[in-house]
Amino acid sequence: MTSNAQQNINVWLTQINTDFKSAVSVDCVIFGYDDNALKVLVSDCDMPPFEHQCSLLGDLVHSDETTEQAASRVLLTKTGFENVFLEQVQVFSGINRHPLGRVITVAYYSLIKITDDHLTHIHTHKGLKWLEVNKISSLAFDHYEIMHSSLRKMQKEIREQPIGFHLLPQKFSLLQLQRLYEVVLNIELDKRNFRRKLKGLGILNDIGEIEELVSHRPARLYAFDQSVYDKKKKTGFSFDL
Amino acid sequence: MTSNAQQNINVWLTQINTDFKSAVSVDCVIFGYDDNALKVLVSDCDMPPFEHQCSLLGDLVHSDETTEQAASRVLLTKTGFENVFLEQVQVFSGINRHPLGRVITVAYYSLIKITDDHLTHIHTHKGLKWLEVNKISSLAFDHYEIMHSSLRKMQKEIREQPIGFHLLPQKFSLLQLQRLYEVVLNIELDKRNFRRKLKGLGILNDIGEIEELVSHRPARLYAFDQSVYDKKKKTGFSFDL
DNA sequence: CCAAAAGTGTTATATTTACACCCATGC
DNA sequence: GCATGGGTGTAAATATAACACTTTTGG
Repeated sequence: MTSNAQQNINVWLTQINTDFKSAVSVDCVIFGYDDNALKVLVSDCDMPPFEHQCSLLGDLVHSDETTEQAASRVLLTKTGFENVFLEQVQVFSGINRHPLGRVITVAYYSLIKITDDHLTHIHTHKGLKWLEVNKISSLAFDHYEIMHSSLRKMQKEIREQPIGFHLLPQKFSLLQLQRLYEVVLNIELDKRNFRRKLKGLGILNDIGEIEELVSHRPARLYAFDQSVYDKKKKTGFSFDL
Repeated sequence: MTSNAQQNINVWLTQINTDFKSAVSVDCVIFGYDDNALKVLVSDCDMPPFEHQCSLLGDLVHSDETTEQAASRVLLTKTGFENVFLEQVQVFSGINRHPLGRVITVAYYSLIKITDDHLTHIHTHKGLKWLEVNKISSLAFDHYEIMHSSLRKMQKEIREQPIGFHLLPQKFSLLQLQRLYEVVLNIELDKRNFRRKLKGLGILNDIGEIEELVSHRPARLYAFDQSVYDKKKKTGFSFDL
């Protein structure tokens, strides 16, 4: 090694360990679908000057974990969910985005089956609540911007990959699926065209069951078949709604 | 404010300022197109154990700049380029990705007109060089992975947005444009269909000039019209190759 | 028998693909 | 005159969009 190279390394070492450090956090935009509406899980914020607003769920990244692991940890510890769909959105690094000092944050979004599990009741007493996405007008910090960017990214990806199923129960009717896309994308879809298209993709299993407790003709129930999708994808097939 | 809230804030303050800090860097995947090949600008690496490899251009993020500003600064100071197309890719946060300590990095990719300016000669003596993307088999640190993820993202975005023009001179022939897409996407395109489609989009201006110094019938030259594209985009038009 | 959603086909239109020859220029 | 890329149109296949009625169930 040249002494010049050694010098460079010393500069780096100094910088890495002192001058140029920053706090790094993750913020999770947790989407859920319920009651024909797209919702985001938020918590009451107790940090001035945002005491009366809600914030996304997040935490600082620890030294022994990746940002993805940090996001998974936030999800697990604050909501009890494990192995949920999680996707990196982007970094937000505005210099004054956090009132307590410089915090660079990495945004993730995840898709949750609200109705599953216990989420709804268990966590309301921790200051957590589901807000309808299109009724949110502001959030603490730059979290509105983060939420909005995440929404945009999710809207794009839900058309290109079969991830919408994460928002539905395992068994669902075709109308439920259609309504999901209509609500998330804020569009209207033609019933017959939608059904033809989805059935044509060949990634739904008719599980031979029907709706129960409905006061009209019960619909057939389907389930998304991940393994068939994985196989098809390898052969150049692409989901595209 | 409750004392509980105050306590939380104190914990945060401590964590932000001490325990949970990390060095944050940016790494730039600078794509250029020349000689019918897609290239990436890299520099010789002098840091063990990567002394004989090349690395992407990057630097630590300063306390008074966003990651985007840091990426722009890297581009300007190391290559002399200003106002180039720059797009965030994603964060790479593997715990041991850097030999000198924990460094979380934000990857950006940019698209450069190689032939423009002086880049080719001016910067070769700084240890910079253009490598053909598909001849690269390894890079220092996790830079190969970063380059590869950036390439994938760029390949996707070049089909969805009119950004390929950043890789070409201001004036170009339709064949040049076609070859660009063929090389970048690693596909073959039909000449007539390609021309019909591109002309049909209405975002190219025939500038009334023709190629010079070619030993065959000279091609018409076109220029991308950003302002027409911006107008069309507002009315729901979408570029899609 | 009424309300509510389930389920089903056809036609028109737009988009995509495949494909082959003559033209203009420099040497 | 020949080599090189420039430039052009049509037909078939595929994908998308628009649209209305009958069926089944619970109450």
